[in-house]
Amino acid sequence: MSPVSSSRAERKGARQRGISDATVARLPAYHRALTGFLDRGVTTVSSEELATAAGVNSAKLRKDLSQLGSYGTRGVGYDVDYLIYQIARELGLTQDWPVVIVGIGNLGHALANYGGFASRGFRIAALVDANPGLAGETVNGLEVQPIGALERIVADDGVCIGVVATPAAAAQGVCDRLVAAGVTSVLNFAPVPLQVPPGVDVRKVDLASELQILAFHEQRKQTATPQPKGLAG
Amino acid sequence: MSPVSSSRAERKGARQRGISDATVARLPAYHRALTGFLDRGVTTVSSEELATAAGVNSAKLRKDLSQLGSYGTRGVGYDVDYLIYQIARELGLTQDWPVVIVGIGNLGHALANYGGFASRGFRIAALVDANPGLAGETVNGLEVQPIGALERIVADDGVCIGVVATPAAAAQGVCDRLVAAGVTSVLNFAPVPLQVPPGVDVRKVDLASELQILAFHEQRKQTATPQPKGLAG
DNA sequence: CCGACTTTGTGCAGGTGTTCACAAGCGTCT
DNA sequence: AGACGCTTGTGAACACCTGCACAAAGTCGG
Repeated sequence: MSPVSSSRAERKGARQRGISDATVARLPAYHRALTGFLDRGVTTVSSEELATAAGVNSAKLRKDLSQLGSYGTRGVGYDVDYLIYQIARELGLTQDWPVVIVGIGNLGHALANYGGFASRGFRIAALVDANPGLAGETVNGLEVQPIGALERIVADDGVCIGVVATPAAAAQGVCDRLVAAGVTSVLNFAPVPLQVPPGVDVRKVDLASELQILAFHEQRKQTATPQPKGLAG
Repeated sequence: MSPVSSSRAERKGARQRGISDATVARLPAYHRALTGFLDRGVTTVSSEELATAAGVNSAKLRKDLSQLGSYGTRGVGYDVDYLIYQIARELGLTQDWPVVIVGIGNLGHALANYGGFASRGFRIAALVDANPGLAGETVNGLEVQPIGALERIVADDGVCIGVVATPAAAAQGVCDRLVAAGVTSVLNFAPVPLQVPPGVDVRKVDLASELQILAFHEQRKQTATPQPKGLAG
């Protein structure tokens, strides 16, 4: 799939231990499902159980996991602890990833307060906003910093992942500054395609697009189902 | 691809005027890029210009648009106004889509205040939260309603799109109530795969997963690029 | 009216992702 | 030890998506 990656460091065929993009995109779901089993005290799962919990086909799950290595036991299944560790290692969750969020509007606030990041190795290093009126405000224990501090923050904390939650008009400029400062991965919530140099990854999350895609299917359902009553011609 | 759709009303081959999922997922980007051209007074665009603005390949753009019909003029390009209308009609943006948001936490707040919805035909019909302490609070001019009002809201306003922004533990229950009340499209922000009956569409947006995917590639870059200095063996 | 130029729409080849079906392998029970 | 049942890992077929390259079809200038 890779619906958003606009630029990649490695060429397709030259990936060191080829894990396909589609598989990588599903690993977080497997990891999350596995932690669910762990919390319930389950020590072993079959591909069928794990696939159901993750919402995928069991054959696809096995093929995905086989790309990481042969971590299962035939006739038994997968050891929950061990598989969690392997996926976490593959995803880099065993490292500490400092993240800077730029644009502390409604969405930036929500992201700053979102607990799902911290629990997976992502540490919010700083919040940055261009509006000087926001500078000094504290969100989730972090003080909002002026945009001028961006370069210093990235350098001092070794930030390599940036989150762009600015209005569309400001997104490309912020992205350029992030990249210039040394960020090599960008998560973009602004509804514009960001231009980045080779070697920098961009993933895009577009809330309005998601609703529009749902609306498309919804419309199809409505026009395709005029059967509730008469008027059948 | 179809990374999120878990259940679809129509079977693959039986779509009435087959527009592929991959194409549908890109139509919102085209629509947005076109409105940008419109705002700047551009009346005609070539596939190359539009593709660049939308961040895709021009051949892919032409192939996508050809699925809607032959709306271009060879030697000239596409009429901006006309193409905007055609895409909007195809996506159902010419209709009014009432949406209910369940779960008014950080993310729910941000969604309720997000301007990108209203400008594309999506009207937030109601905000709902299970926490009675929130009921009565006003967000973006809308009063938060108790979860008990869900069924009545869906029925009265003809809501067919629901947004789940609850904690993971509550998501499936909320989804079940939405579907039972008549909602047939769900946008899920909770980090669990929702189970829905046939005919109901689900799209999932998982913020933590996106960061994890970026971390994977980031880790690959770091381990694959030990070339800054010596130690070349 | 004709020829040159521009741009769309598409046939085709290559690649990626998905699914089925089954052999290989592991544990267990007798 | 050997047979049996269960589950993984994977070969192969299929479907889908992407991108190239070009014919078809329009505009514009003379």
